[in-house]
Amino acid sequence: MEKTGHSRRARGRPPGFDRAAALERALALFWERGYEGTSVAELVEAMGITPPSLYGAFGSKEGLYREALALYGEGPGRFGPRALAEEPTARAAVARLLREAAEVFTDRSRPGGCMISTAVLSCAPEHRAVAEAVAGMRAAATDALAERIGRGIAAGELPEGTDARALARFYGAVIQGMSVQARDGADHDALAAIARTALAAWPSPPGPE
Amino acid sequence: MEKTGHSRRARGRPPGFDRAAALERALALFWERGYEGTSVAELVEAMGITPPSLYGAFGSKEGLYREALALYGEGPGRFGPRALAEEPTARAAVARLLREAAEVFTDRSRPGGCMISTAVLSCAPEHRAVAEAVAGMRAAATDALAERIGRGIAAGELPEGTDARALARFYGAVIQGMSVQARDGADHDALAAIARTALAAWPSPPGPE
DNA sequence: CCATTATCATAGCGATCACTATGAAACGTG
DNA sequence: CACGTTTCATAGTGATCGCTATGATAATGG
Repeated sequence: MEKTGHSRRARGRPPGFDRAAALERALALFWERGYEGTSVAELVEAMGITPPSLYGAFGSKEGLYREALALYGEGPGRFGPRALAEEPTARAAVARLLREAAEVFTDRSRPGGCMISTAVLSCAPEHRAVAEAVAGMRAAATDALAERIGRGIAAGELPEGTDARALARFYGAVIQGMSVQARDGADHDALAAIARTALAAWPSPPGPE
Repeated sequence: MEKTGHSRRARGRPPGFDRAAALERALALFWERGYEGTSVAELVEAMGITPPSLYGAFGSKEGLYREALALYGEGPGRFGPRALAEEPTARAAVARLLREAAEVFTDRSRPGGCMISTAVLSCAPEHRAVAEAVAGMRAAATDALAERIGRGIAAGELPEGTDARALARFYGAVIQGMSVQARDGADHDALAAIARTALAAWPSPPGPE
């Protein structure tokens, strides 16, 4: 038996920068300029580190981008899963999803729009893997939305024949369009109005007939 | 008086390539890969010309991209203005706009989605002028849609208080979202279903009350 | 103290970026 | 034919791309 003794400090020279803080800087830059529009030189400048530190900590530009995407999902993008999980009905969940998207997408303390909804929609062939990773996150978001709507249908909140996946694609499209317009400079009220109009397309509840 | 005589042929050596055809090849490549994702080397390869010919005919990569955007507007993107101009009512115009967008965005003979709706949403700072040019085309499209809806309101097709610009932004967002999903591989039926759902949000006509 | 380990800064790798200088080739004109 | 004009192909410009080799520096373990 040996004492595994997690030493209080690691062995060699300790890191000279805050990894989490550096990743947040990278997230902001990627969010603003996109994957292809952000260079490693700009990243290291914004993160306050040197290239060897970046590659030591994140492996590659692509690895850093993927970690930034994950951090987005746990931070600014968290409102989505929360809305789907915490509201009592599918309609309330979608209403909150749209309402909060209008807020997050126009938060002045951050880049405009959504980092996932409208990222890497076209790119050089050598970046296809990155594009597919982001597209996969969009698909996962639509799946989660369809699942929530499906539960609403099962609960009798919506007409029986309602197509959960189709409705999820519609509201996904609205959110993606809101992200486009936020990137084009639309303000909160413009996006909130889009959200309200989209809700008018919500299927009528089954009549008591 | 001198004969201005437009000579049948230009003076020097005649061009060895079809400018219009080369531009179409460039359009397809830009559409598929985006502005930053397309290199001049790939462009000259696809266009079947050499770099000096490209720069002689189009000035720069940016100039070529701007001409490609214009060609898109006169070709695949022509369905938008046509729908707004040719339909008798605002609702019919929007319905056709959405229906044809679903077709064009999933035309298998072309890249997916819209070249304007979802292009250059983020980029390096040195390409800001290009991004603004595309954003300007999105704004112009929304303006045209708002104008058509406004005429519908004036014609009594919609409730008096209807906000034409807000409604235009909503349907613009739907089209942008359809473009995102087309780029992600959505098929025609999926987009057509989004279009149909969006039409359900069309304001009810003013009752005779 | 020395040895080990890990991170740091400097400098620069080959490849590609958008773009162009140079001169030969292909046309109308004299 | 030679001339002026324009386009062509070759080759390469400096700059930047993502990434890394090298060696100094700073910590722990003995």
